[in-house]
Amino acid sequence: MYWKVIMKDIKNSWEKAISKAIAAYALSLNIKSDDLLTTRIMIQTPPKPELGDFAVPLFPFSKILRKSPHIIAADIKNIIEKLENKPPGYVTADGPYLNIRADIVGLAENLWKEIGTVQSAYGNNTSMCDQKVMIEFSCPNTNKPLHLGHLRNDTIGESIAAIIGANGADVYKVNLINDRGIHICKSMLAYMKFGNETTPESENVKSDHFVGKYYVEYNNWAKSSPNAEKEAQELLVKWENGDKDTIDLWSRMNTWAINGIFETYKRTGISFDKLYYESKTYTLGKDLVLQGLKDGVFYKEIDDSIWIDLEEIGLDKKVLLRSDGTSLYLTQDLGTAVSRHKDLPFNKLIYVVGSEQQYHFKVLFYVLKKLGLSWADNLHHLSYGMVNLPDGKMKSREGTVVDADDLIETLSDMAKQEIISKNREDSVGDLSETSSAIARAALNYYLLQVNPAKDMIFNPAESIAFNGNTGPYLQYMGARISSMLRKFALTQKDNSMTVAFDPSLLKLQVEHSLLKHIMMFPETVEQAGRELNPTNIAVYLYDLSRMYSRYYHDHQILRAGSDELIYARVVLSKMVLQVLRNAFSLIGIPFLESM
RNA sequence: GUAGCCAUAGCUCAGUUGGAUAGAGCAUUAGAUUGCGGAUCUAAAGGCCGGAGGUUCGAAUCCUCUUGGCUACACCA
Repeated sequence: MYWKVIMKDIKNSWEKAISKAIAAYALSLNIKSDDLLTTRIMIQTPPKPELGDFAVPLFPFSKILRKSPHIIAADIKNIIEKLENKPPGYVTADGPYLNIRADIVGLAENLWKEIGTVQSAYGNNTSMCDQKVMIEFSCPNTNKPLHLGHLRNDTIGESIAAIIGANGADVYKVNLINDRGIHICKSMLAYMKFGNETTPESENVKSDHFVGKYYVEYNNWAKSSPNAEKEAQELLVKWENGDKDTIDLWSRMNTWAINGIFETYKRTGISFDKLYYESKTYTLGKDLVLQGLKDGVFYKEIDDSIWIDLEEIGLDKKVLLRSDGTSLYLTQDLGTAVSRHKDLPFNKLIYVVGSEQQYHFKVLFYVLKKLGLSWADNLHHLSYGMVNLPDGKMKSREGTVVDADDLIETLSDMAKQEIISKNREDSVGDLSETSSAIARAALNYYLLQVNPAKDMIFNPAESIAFNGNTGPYLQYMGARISSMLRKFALTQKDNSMTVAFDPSLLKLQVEHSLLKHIMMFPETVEQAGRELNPTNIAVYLYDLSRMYSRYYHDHQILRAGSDELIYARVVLSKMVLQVLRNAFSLIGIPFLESM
C-alpha cells in the first residue's frame, strides 16, 4: 500500500502550516483580530518555477498585522522553519511573497506506483461521483451532410462527456435527430421532381451527400417557382396524415441521410448512448402545456392559442401552443425534456447548442421551472460560438460552407503527403488509418483549444501543421516517447538491467517541473469538469509536451550516465507518456505509437 | 430598439477564488544536429489587455459608462 499523491493535500498541509505560523506571529505581536480568521491564505503558482512550487502573497495580512508584507514574509518564514509538523520542503521569503518548494521528488515514488497501477485511470477523480449527467449534442438535420459547425458541436460534446466521466459522473450521451419538418419535405420534393429513382448506390455518392444535393436543388428550383413553398407545405401535411407513399420516401431518404451522417461520426470518433428522433417526439409536450394552463401558469388568448408571460425574467410573452392546437419547437423541447427525465432520472442535463439559441434555452428552462419540475434548476445550456473561416463567415447561400467529410479528407491527404515525404510509410503501419488519425487530432485539438464561449476562426492549414501548438505536434511527442521506450525495452533485454527507480537522481529543475505537472493532472481534469471547458485540458497538454520536448532535447535519457539514472529518466518518461495518453482521450486526439 | 455574448502582439489563441516583469503558436530575424524520431529545440523582436472613470495596498480579471463586432428577440426549427 502506498500513499496516493494528491496535489490538493500537499497544498492543504502547507496552508495549515502557514496559518499556524501567522496565528503564532499575531500572538507574538499581541494582535487579536477576527479578520485574521476570515482572511484566506492563497496558494498560488509563482511566475517562474525557480522561485518555488507554490506562492503565498502576504499583502492581505499587512493591514491586520500593521507591518509591511516584506517583513511579514521574512518573519513567517522563520516561524515555519521551527514548526514541529512542517510539511516536507522549504520556504523562502521573496519580497512580499512566501515561496514554497515542496518535496516533489520525495513523492515521485508513490506517484509512479499510482500511475503504474491505475494507468489509464490516472487523472480520474471523484468530484462528480454522485451525479448522473445526460448530455445532448450534435442533433443533425436529415436533409444535408454535416459541416464544420457541427464538428465543433460534436467534439465539444464528446470531450465534455469524457471529462465529466473522468470526474466520476455517470454520463449518458444522447442525440436528437431532426428528421421531420418542412426542411425535410423540401429535399423530398426535389427528389420526387428530379430524382428519377436514382440512389446513392447508383450514383456512387455518399448517402447523406446524395440527400443534400436535393436540398440544394430544391432551393435552386424554388427561386423560379412561386409555388415551391406551398408544395412543400402540402407534402408536410401528407406526411403528418401518414400518407403511405410520402412516408415510404421519407423513410428511404432519412435512412440515406442518417447512415451517411453516422459514417462521419465514425470517422470523427463520435458516439451516443441513445438516439432520439424528432419524428417520434414532436407531439410530446402538448399535454404538458394543457396541464400548465389548468394550473394557471399559462393563459389562453381569444384565438385559443396558449401563452406564457415572461415578464419575471425580463422578456416578452411567448406562444406555447398554436391556435390550431399544434406544437412549436419550444413545446417539443418541453416534452422531450420531461420524457428524458423519465428515461433516465438525471441530476443534470447539458445541452450543447450554439450561442444563437441562448434565448430559446432561457425560456425553455423557465417554463419547465414554472411547471413545477424540481430538476429544472439543473439544466444547462453549454453555449458555443460560431466557427468562421479566415476569409469570412460560412454562408450556405454563398456556398462557403465547409463540408465535414471534405475537410477530413483534405486533412487526411495532407497528413498522408507529409508521411510519404518523410519516407515513413513503412514505419507507420496502415498509412491511411494513421493519416486519418492525424487529421482527427488536428481537427479536434484546433477546435477545442478555443474556449467554447467564443467565436473562432478555423484555419485548416494551420490546424494540420506539424509545428507549433497543434494536435499532430502532441501526437508526435507521444510517438517519440513510445519509440524511445521500445528501444529501452530492447536494451533492457540485452543487458537484463535490474535497477530500482531512484527518484532522488532526478535533480534537474525541468525534472522537478515535469513531476509537478504530472501531479497536477487530476486537478486539471477536475477544473475542466467544473467549468465544462475542454480548453483546460488542451492547454495542460501543450504545456506538458513542450516541457518534455525541451527536456528530451537537452538531456539524454537512454544514454544518461548510469543505469540508475537511465532508469529514473525512463520512469519519468513513462509517466509523461501515460498522462499524454489519458489527456488525449479527453479531447479526441488518437494516440499513435508511430507516425 | 431591447437583451445576451465578445474585444489581449501583425495573425490565431491562452490567461478565475483580483497578486511578482501579461504568455504561447504562426509569420519575421538569428542560432543549435558525431543524439533516444529535426514533424525538434534556443533566442531576438513584437503590448495604451478597445476607450474613460470607479472599487482596491494591487485590476486583463470586479463595477459603471462608452465605442466597435456578433447573435437573438416568428403561431420557423
